[in-house]
Amino acid sequence: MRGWVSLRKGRVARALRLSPMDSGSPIVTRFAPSPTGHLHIGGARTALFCWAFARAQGGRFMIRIEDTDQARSSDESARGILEDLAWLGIEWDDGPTLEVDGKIIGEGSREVGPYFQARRVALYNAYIEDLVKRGVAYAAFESAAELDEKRKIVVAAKKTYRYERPADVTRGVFNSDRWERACKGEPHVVRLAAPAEEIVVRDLVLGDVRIAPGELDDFVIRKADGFPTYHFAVVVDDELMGVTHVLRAQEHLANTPRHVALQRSLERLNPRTPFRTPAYGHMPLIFNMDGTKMSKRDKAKAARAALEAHLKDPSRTGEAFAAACGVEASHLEAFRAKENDSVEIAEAVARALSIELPEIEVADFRENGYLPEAIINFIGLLGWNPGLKTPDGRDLEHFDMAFIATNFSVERIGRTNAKFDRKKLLSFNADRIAALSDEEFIRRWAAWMATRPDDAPLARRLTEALANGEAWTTWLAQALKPRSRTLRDAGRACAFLRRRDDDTTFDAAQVEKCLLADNGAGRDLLGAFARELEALNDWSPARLTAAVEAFVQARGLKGPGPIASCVRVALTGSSVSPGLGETMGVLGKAGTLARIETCLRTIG
RNA sequence: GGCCCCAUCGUCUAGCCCGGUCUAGGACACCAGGUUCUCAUCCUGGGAACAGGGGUUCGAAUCCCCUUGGGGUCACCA
Repeated sequence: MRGWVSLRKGRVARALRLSPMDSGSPIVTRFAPSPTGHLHIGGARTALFCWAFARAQGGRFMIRIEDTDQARSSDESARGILEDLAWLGIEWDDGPTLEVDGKIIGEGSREVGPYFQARRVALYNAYIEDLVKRGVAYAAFESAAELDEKRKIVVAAKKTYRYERPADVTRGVFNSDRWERACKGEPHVVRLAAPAEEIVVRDLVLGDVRIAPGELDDFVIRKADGFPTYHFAVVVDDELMGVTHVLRAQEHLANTPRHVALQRSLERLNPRTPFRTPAYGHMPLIFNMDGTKMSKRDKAKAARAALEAHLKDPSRTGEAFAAACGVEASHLEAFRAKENDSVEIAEAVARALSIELPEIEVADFRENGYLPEAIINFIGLLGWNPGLKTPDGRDLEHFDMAFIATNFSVERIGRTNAKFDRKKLLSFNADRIAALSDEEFIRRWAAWMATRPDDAPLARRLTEALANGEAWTTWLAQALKPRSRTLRDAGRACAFLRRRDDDTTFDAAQVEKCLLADNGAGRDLLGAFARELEALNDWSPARLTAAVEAFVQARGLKGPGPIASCVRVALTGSSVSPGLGETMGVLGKAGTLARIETCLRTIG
């Protein structure tokens, strides 16, 4: 008894169960996205864990594109997903090839492709036919609408709807009448004649999950359009592609009995061998902080809320706003009425209102200036934990992909759903930025800016300066790193860099307070300081900071505050900037003096 | 509603499998101090959790049961 209990729940027992299939051959995991949009952050975690498990076990990691939904799948989406994975550093051994920076990912394929399911339809059909001929599947002719109707009635009566097997169908007996009708072109689907037995899913994370006989109904395995359903394609492909371990989100747990039932019903064609059941591991789900599902609809929701608040002002109209953000008025109306959750409209609204939409997909995080290693580290901690301590006794929670690749273990996957805490991600990102070398920081920041039209000029300037070994890039990096939780923040922290030396706009309150008050004491100080600077030739932050201190000393000021704020407003027009030494260093001697000159002239 | 899964600070979690070392540890967030030319960074400190109830046991966060709560799933989507 006790032994059984520990077998069910214990981590040791779970570990023992790791290789139920060919224990000698290397394991194979796969990530199988459907190309209907961008890579979701949750999908990224699934991919990471599958990748890590394969790496830790010395196995192979495969990508398969599940594009059996003709209406929603697209090649652009598939490509985007592969690019996002590559950007994160999750590289696959088998799967579609992708060229990134001259490097080809997925090339060392085992040749179990094609890796796009839409190209495997003939294969699925062969298995469908075999199933039908063996009486394990059958053609069904009810229309979707007809079934929908029935389902509605049953659900309204608070009963569980199950498809009822037609009276003329018996599992194990080939129904040739139905098959002939189907072959003659009558619209139909193919359903599995589900076995009436208990199904036990041995889950690596959750333990055994038992499903009573009769819980499974005769689900569809081939749709009317001739494409297999997800369930069918997954099972056939996992077998044919040699997948040994399936790690996926817990939302699939309830599907697993179907997959097991399918595996028991299918046989490989020639030579005929039974399908195997891979080891399953279902991972906890990721939610928003408020407990709702993380979904691209969140973007529409956020945009809509901001839009409604904006339009509360009676002087503003939806039509005018639509024109302002370049969206057709009728489309915007539909969006407001929640008739659609268009991401495009949400983004247009966000731009017009200059609000930020929640990041949901990997691409969102990338655009907002997150580093892939920060994302990897953070999602690696969602539902998994290495369980190690740092030398000073803290939990080890900062690690990279190499660490995950060697330390990942399925026993340490948690069972509890997690909430996605953006604040903590931000903190991780800040840590990563701070840890970058000065040169690496500039390089990556410039690369990020290069893709953004407004930032591209600065990106070019930085890249050039870096190549020329100009010291100010180092000073800039040092000034910006502690002020940047994201790469986007870096641009905000150095707004003064884009300012022209002859720009005459200065924060009025600041000018009054620092420069003009007390009969222009600050202004006089600033002029005097500028004359000191003119004599200075070593224009490094350290030397400049020393110059400020010397000036304070010489003048007998009680601290650097007064002169610093004068210089700051002259250089940046504002009351906020990085340290003065760094700011002046980055601006250069000519720029610094020119700006002070402009300021003095402007305020008179 | 049926079936299934889950349950430690606000959040991510360590501890649970092999009960005592747990007056439950860390991180993020928050609060309070400190360093500082502004803004940040940084440093120090603080509050903050075993959902509830029954068992088992000398002893339970750890094992069992129930309740409650949360979640997933019930498509010709994946």
